[in-house]
Amino acid sequence: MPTTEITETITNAEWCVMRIVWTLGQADSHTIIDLVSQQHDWKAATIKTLIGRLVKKGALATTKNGRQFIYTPLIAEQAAMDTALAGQLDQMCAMCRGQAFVNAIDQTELSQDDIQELIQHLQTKLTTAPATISCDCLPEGYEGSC
Amino acid sequence: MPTTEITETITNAEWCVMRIVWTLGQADSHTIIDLVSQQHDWKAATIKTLIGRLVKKGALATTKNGRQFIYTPLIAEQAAMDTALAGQLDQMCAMCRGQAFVNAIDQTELSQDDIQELIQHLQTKLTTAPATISCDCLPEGYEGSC
DNA sequence: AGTTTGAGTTTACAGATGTAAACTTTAGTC
DNA sequence: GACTAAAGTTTACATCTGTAAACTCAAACT
Repeated sequence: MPTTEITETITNAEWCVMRIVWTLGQADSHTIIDLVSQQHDWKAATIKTLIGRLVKKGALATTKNGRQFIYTPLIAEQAAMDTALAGQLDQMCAMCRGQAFVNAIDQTELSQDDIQELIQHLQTKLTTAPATISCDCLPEGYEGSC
Repeated sequence: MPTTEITETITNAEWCVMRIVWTLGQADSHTIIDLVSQQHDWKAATIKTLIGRLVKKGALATTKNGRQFIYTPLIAEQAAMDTALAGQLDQMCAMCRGQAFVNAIDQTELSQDDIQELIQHLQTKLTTAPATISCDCLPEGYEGSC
């Protein structure tokens, strides 16, 4: 299971490549190019560039196999998702995050199990939750609320 | 209440400026520069650039007031947050989004009211939720799962 | 009225990102 | 062993971002 930390961020275009490799577990470039180009109108050269950047960033490992490489993920998909989501949330007013979750969840298809797990976690979280969260958009010492 | 749609995205640095204006409701550049530079080690010139870009993008409106402008948001904060979050989620495997929510919620401070509203929504959502969500990382016709 | 000063505008520039062609190398093929 | 074709590498280039200096212009002060 990949657990390596990565400092550099994975860009939107790179995510598309990573998702293929994450899903397949491993893949050669031919497979990646084949699958990605069915989802996006990108030339093979473009996808090669993305693969190259992901290797350089330490997101994909290579294993030589004859004349080509097998690529495998060096970072875990869930960890990458969590980091990306957390980064997005950090950007936003702490006070408004709850509503953002409500709206995001409303717009997202979730399985029964996912929903039950979420309810579970929320019920636990409720026992220690503060009554209110303050807006943190202004510098220390200023009071504000969105 | 600002409701304008915006096509261009607001960048990370621009978010910092928007949050000030959203929170204050309106502000002149002096105030924005003052507050933002208490949060980030940016020169006034940098913040001016960000303000200018936000005006050009249609995220901030200007009202002349003597020798300066009053800036007001043209887009709603919650809408911007929802769009940003949705964009991030769209990038991620549909099958894994539930777990991403679980982890994000675990890491986020939420108020009792927020949590209760989330539970409420989730309980409603549960009544129509599918048993499972499929991985959508591969092109049509391929089956995969992360 | 002339000068100062601060608000806003223009220009700058490096690095990241999306997009891709051109080139090099080498494993297979004949 | 020479050739070919595909894999990977280099180079390219426009746009976006982060970061900021320089410049312009008019409001406010003297």
